[in-house]
Amino acid sequence: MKNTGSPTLEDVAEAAGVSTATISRALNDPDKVAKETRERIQKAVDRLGYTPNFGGRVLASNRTNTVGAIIPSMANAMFASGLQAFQEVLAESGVTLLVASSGYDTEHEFRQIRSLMTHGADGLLLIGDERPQKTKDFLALRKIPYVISWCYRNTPDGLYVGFDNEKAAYKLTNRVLEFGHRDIAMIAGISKGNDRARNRIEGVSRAVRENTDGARLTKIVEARYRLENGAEAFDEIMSASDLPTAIICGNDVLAAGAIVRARKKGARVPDDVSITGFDDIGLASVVEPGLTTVRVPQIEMGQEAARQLLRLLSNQPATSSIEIETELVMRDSLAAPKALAV
Amino acid sequence: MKNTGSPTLEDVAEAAGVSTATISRALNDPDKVAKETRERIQKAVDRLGYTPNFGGRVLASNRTNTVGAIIPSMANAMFASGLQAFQEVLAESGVTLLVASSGYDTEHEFRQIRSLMTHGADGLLLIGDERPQKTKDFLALRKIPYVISWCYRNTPDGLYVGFDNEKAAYKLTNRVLEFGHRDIAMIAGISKGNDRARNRIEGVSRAVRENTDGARLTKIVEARYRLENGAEAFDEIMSASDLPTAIICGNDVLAAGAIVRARKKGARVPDDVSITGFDDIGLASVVEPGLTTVRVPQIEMGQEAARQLLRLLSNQPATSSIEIETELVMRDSLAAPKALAV
DNA sequence: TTGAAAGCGCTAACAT
DNA sequence: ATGTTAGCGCTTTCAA
Repeated sequence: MKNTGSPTLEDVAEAAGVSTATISRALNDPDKVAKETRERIQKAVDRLGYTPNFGGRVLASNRTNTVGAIIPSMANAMFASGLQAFQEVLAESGVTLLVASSGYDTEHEFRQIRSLMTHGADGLLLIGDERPQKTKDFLALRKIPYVISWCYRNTPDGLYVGFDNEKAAYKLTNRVLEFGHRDIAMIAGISKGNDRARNRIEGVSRAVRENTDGARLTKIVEARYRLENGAEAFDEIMSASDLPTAIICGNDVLAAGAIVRARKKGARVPDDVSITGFDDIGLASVVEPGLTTVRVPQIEMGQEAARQLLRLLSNQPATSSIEIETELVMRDSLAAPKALAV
Repeated sequence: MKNTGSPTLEDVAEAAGVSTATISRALNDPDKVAKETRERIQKAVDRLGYTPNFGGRVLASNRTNTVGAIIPSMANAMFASGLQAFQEVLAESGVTLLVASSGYDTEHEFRQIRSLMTHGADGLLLIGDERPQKTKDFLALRKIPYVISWCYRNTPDGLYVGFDNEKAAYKLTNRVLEFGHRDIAMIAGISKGNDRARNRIEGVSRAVRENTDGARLTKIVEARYRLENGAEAFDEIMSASDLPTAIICGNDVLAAGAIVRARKKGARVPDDVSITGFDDIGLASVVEPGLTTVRVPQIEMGQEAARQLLRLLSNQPATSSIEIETELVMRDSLAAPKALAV
């Protein structure tokens, strides 16, 4: 793992017959260098394939133009497009994005935060706000500028650019109740260390609890983020004696897994059982019946998070948290309950 | 964008009452430091929230333990799980992954390669092998270790860990022909600057060309990577006077878009028209009817790519390209053609 | 417009 | 087991 042989400023300086300072200026502040000198330097740079050494540059200038993002998993459509948007906005300002993944593990997230700092991140994008005190202390101690996304809190500490998972789940559940469902089950994401999953459970629970017409939660099953897990959870719910008429799922992947399994088992959706999702990823519009779900404006969220982080980094006028609104997308997987003809 | 105020080795040294060298050792080679000294150092590190400065470290050790990956887009399920697997294998060896995206633009890819080198990447993961000579020259000039994935070539130059897109598409198309289809259309990805998309087109074309029983390609439409684009391409194909009995799609997203549109238009799949995909992402098993497609073992590919790159970086025994085998997944979207009852 | 030289934080060779 | 010290490649005064 050696970087030996990389040409250095000195190599270029020798090749171009000027001093290293001039090369540095030509690269960072071209106006300060005579045009013909600049051209001579450019030739040398191209010929040698020179790229500045990040280490030297950071050391000397104390500036990295790099931010880090730590997402729970790269293999998750839910973060992909938001992150892409985040990156694009950063790129416009010449800022490079470093991405790491935590595997939904707050301990690992802490290590990744340290690693990104080590790699010179000027600021961070974090997903969700549940993390050990240790991590929060570290962020505070080092005064690291960061934005928290994919969730929203109305608190003075911390800059949030995201949506309120509890509220969105609450709204969705009330809609399910309006359709006449009273026996409701939930397939949730794993809530441990994951405030988004937990808040969605809380939103569903609250809506059911506040209902005055006998609504109840027959069962809550937590499942990992894969189609199969949704399918298995569906089986678990439908093999109990206490059957729901609607299953609210913590995300679209679980919902799609449940729908496919329902189809395979001969259960009609929504006639026998309604199923709803969350996120509105591509899957939701493709599955049959179309998935009624909560649309999360990922691109807008990613862009806004980037803008806020850039603000923080340049010490611009006070920024404050931004709540991104979600929206119910009505498709065909939710309908009024029918008497089961079993 | 200042990193000011970050504690340095010297700060820790002072706090712990030892020299900087001892701190450095305690952090990088703990066995060489007395246990109680180590503990004292650890306390100081925690208290100050010290993280090593990457710049200083790189400069002094000429080692970064970082590799870069440039993928066409983060918002693409096709790369996500392979990249996640790639990252996990690297992490086992203490190597950090930096991810950048090229937006399917070879010019932008070149810039990202330079940027990653600047950020201290010891090696690179590149997707596909179509890029300007300029880029190849740069890689060669700087002797950058890299692995090319998501495609495969049997050539001595370049280390490939991937699958043969042409061959896979050829196999799939022959299967379609075996079902009795003779009038075939294709919805392909954008082939410009994208060898994977182009090779898939070539595989389909070759199979059709080699058929001696009147098979022909009624139309090839190139579409961008979104469900809607697949849907639009489907419309374009089905509004022509020359109708196919099967549509081969360059990827699952396009195929799913086409299937959903077909359903909306009242065309039955596969009775009226067969549709096939490529990649076998989650969508493929969820869409109705289930998508007959080509399974790409992404996780295996990502892991193997990481191992090969680590090999390259540690100058281990000669590595050679690895062909990952793809597999036809038969679901229900492909069947024998029926007479159209229009 | 250009050059000379100090020093950024760290590691590693050498000393103790 | 620990300390001393010379750079690593770059930017940035300060001087010419």
